[in-house]
Amino acid sequence: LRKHDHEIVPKSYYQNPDILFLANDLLGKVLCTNFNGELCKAKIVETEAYKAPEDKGSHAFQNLRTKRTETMFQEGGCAYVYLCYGIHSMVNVVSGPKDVAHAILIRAVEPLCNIDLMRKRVKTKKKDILLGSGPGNVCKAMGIHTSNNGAFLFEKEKLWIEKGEETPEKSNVVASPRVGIAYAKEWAQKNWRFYIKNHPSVSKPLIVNYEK
DNA sequence: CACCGGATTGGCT
DNA sequence: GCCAATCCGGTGT
Repeated sequence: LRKHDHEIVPKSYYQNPDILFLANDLLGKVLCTNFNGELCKAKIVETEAYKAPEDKGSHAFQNLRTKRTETMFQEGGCAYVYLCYGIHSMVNVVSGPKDVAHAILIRAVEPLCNIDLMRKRVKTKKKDILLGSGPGNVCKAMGIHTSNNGAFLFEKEKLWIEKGEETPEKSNVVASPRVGIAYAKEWAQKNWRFYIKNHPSVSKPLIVNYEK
């Protein structure tokens, strides 16, 4: 353990307009929750950048500003949590200045702390290392709900991010196309998904064949 | 107000 | 590999 382990990531960190840098840099940082006094921590090992307005894969494509996407237009540092397929919550890190709808999806985490609770939440017999594999499982394991939409990640309340160990695997990051956004056409080809190479908690998405 | 489909997952065939 | 689960946002009438 190193001295920065429990240090919270400050608000200023999220103001960086370079979302691709941030999506990389978030790898190795620690997602933390505290619901009902139950603390959970997990290392971020996989992210995806969603870069509105030009990115067709983003909910805020062409600056589409609605009740749902409003959170993404906030100043960097809050959480954008939305419901997918009517079943799964997904958590994003909103970044950049106000009115720039940049968001980074957390696609996988490695459980660090209170793993028993995570297992109970996910209701599975899977290995510990897989409890936070996939964006739906990230929220399930950590107890994150759409009601946490807009939470400030720079305040240690219910949902925040800590710096974690300082020797991130920067030279060990793989960039690949994002998952599940075939409708985004050429934007789906961009290598805006980042993960720690060979990390066992990284999601293994279905490869879907598509024409559209 | 009806319809379409989704930044997914896990169970069953 | 196939598919159901389950809700609601966005769009168009």
